[in-house]
Amino acid sequence: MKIGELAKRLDISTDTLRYYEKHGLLSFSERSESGYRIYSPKHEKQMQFILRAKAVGFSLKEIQELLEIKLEKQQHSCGEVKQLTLQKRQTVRDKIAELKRFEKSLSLLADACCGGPELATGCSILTTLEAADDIVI
Amino acid sequence: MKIGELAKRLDISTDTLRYYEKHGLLSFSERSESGYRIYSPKHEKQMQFILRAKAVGFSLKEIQELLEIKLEKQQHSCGEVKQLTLQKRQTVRDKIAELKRFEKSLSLLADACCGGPELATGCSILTTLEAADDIVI
DNA sequence: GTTGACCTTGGAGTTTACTCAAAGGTTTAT
DNA sequence: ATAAACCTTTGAGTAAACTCCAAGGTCAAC
Ligand SMILES: [Zn+2]
Ligand SMILES: [Zn+2]
Ligand SMILES: [Zn+2]
Ligand SMILES: [Zn+2]
Repeated sequence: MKIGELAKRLDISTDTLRYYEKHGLLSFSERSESGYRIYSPKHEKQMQFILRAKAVGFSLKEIQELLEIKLEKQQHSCGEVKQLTLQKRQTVRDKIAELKRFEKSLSLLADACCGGPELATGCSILTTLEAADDIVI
Repeated sequence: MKIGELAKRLDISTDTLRYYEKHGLLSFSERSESGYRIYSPKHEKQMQFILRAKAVGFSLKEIQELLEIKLEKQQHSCGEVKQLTLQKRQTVRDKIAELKRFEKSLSLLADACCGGPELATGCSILTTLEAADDIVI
């Protein structure tokens, strides 16, 4: 399987596949006589692992750690894997909390504004951002 | 007021102040004979607007739009301001939704893993990422 | 045998919001 | 008068994950 076919099967770009290889996520493939990358089903499996890990929120750097553990399972414990997962969940939760604060502030701002065709001179959103220490945050 | 004092009052760096000026967020200040930036209370007010807008989640680019409206309030309507706010809230909500999907997937993965000192050969997190089409997402 | 689709590499560009460094000029305090 | 603390500019670097481009080599079809 050449790179174009694998990319199509995974619904990603060939650039992405080369990028992952360059950054140590996808192990090197064989090359044809003319230098083309030739992929095996193992490569496709590995890519599916990567894409699933991405789908649950892991960054490429974190996926690298998971792959290292996966490749030498004998040297690592369940506890390590779970810790990576829990750490990730915590950063996700922190981001959610921050975004929820944003959402709340934006809702307060929007609710206080009539949103009509009046001139923005008296817009409560602008005046709040100019001066309020109470509503915001 | 020179840049160092304003930075200290706002609890940001002088680099940030110069960066905002360069990117059109903070209007140009007067200069002393020797070329130092001299800021007035108006500049401090404008920075407070910017920092409040940042605190509710607006990006610098979005803050630029808000500032444009603010500077020519006569040419703009409440509706425009509210629309910017509602648009921003929607992107925030979309991000929250994505992160919540991540959180849920990560919780499912973590809950299924014993997290003990056993070898990672049978770790359910790894096997799920290798093959599952059911739990994940 | 030549078009067109595919592959290669290296390197640059994108986005966001800074942050740091170098090399130098100015002000203030002692 | 000199050291410390400030200020200036330009330009480069950071993170994250690609994406695009140029210049060229290869392969399959008609
Ligand atoms: Zn209104
Ligand atoms: Zn309004
Ligand atoms: Zn276990
Ligand atoms: Zn486990």
